[in-house]
Amino acid sequence: MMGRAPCSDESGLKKGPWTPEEDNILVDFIQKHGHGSWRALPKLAGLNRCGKSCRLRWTNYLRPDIKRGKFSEEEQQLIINLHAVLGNKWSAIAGHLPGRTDNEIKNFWNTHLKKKLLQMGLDPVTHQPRSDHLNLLSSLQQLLTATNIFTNTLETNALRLQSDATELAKLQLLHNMLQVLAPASNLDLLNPFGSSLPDEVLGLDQCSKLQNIYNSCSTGFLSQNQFQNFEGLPQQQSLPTEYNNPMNNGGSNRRSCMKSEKVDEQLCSFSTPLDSLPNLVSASPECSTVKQMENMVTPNEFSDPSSTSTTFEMWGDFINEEVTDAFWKDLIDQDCNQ
DNA sequence: AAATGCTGCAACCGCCGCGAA
DNA sequence: ATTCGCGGCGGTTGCAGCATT
Repeated sequence: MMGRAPCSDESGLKKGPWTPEEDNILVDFIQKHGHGSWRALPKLAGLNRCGKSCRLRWTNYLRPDIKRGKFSEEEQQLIINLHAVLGNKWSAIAGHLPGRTDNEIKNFWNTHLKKKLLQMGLDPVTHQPRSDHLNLLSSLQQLLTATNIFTNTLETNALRLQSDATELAKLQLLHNMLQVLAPASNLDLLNPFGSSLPDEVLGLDQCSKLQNIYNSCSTGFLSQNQFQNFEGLPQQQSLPTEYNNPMNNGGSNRRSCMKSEKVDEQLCSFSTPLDSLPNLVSASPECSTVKQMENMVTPNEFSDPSSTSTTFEMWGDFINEEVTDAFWKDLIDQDCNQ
């Protein structure tokens, strides 16, 4: 087994996309003689390809029983159901969809169905509701969307509301990061806002700072000195671009998506229960963040443009876009290095 | 109009299991 | 019992076409 040269190493054999002429030769040969030994086929048929390439071209594209075109809703649901049971056993899944190849199903899964599940708040691996930080981030996306809805309907308060909700989103992210990073047993569950994290527990200077910042944010008493500590946070190595926009987990870049999932797994490996801190806004998919927003901001606050959303403003004052953007990057980077 | 980024899909790669020698 | 060749599988890559800036 080991050491056998891949067919691509054989000298002079063509690689890459098939031409219509090559397709014709392959189809003609198989229709007349069957494929027999794939390894022997190209020589017999007069193709300058390796047998493996011929086999793949035939099974994935030229076979007469292949069904082409879009996947129907029924097929999509079937794939999702089968994947929940079989996992990435594409050939087994393909066995239940006549005319579809494993390669086609695999591609369709990676490009469409995976995103579809993510949008539904389901983990594409486990098919369970997502409760990890990426789901929280998608909740934040909803939150920001909600912000836009508010601004459309209430022009007089538009800019301030958007700012408030964006900053609430940041606090929510901070809060949930803490939940992921901090072991439950070492937090004061009854009075988490007043607790501090022992260094020996976290072993993460930044996590302690995070806790302090969070405590201060939550009560609106962050001092100017603490704010300056934001800027004093050590810069990690440069942030990979895929982490720059954690909201975009729909896969703006599929290579980076895979990397994010590894990070995701690492974070999930923390045994910290997510209820170790009281939720500001529930992260669970069954409890919509938008709904929470509606509950948090009373109608009166909307109807009176002169009123100030005091809670938001108090901690909103210290959150400066330019400074905290670097902080978020830093934070997520730290996350990735765990 | 050109440059850049993103998406979808065909094809490739490397590994594995099985059966024959 | 071991080796070898083959087919099959899942993961990954390359690239054309489309969208956006």
